[in-house]
Amino acid sequence: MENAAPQSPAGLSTTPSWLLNQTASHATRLLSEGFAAHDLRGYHYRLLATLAEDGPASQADLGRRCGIDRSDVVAAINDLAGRGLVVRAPDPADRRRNVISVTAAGADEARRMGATVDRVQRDLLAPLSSTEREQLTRLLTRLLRHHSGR
Amino acid sequence: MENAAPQSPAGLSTTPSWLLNQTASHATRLLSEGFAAHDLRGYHYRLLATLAEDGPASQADLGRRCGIDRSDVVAAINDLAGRGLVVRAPDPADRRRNVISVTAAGADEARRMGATVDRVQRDLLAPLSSTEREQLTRLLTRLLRHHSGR
DNA sequence: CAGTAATCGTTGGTGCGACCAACGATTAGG
DNA sequence: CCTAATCGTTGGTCGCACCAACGATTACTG
Repeated sequence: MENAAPQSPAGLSTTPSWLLNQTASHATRLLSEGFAAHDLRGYHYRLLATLAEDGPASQADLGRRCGIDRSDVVAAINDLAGRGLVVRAPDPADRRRNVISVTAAGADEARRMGATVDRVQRDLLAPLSSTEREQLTRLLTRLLRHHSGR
Repeated sequence: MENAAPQSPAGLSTTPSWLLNQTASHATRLLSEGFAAHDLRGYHYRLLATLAEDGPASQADLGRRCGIDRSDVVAAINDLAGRGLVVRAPDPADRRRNVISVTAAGADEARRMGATVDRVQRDLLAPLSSTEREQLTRLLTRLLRHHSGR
């Protein structure tokens, strides 16, 4: 009785979560292709960009800000450090922590990847006007705010 | 020179692809939790819902309509058939194909999962007005249309 | 101040979704 | 007719998200 109409229009293809996942899937694919040229992946970019922007941070902080699990941060930072894009140093003020900082090469790479990301955004949002892009960004931001720690 | 402004406002958190992926991630998590109660996953629902809605189809067709790889369709249909939710029968008109049909139990499960999905949509879009929900759906639909086979 | 709780980095593992290559069987098209 | 395309299937790979547990360290609290 009470659930006759909900999905009546035309199932699946109009379900918001479906649309969200599919478009995100396309976005991820485009991003991956872009990142492949740098031989890095999404996690690396998130960390590098956050570091380049907000300055040095501990791994746990990075994880929280990037939405990456602590354990995954370890591996990604290992990769970045192995390439000389970041430096991992023990925090003298708290010996539990490591302080991660970008190197000059890391900042360069962050800038280059940023350009790649910008290009992908343009491809992704190609069919939308700039007003619509802002609308989309606004709506998604509100959803995100609501669904995690404000 | 030309790439000074693009990501200047506040990196990452305003990048559409980031917003898209994060919200989709939340949606996926909510959906997974919902599906867990049915002991099924996303692939199963997509296939079941499509079958229940559009009627019997070949595995390849299902894959195309659901955005699932042929090889993954095999495994998912195995699961569904093993539970008696669908039936896999050779197509007499084309011996390469299998015709997949929902059983009565499958239709029931599809309906129940549909209710779960509807509930998740409400949770997901809770902070948006119905006008905004339509906006979001419209924008995502256009992006999706543009980015795959029209 | 002592003892418990919390945090940090790390290791190792899980699950899901997306994708790719190759195969034999079958069908369609030139 | 024969080559190309399609289908189902097997058996992988990869990226992202997540969880449990550990020793080491720090913070909290009684």
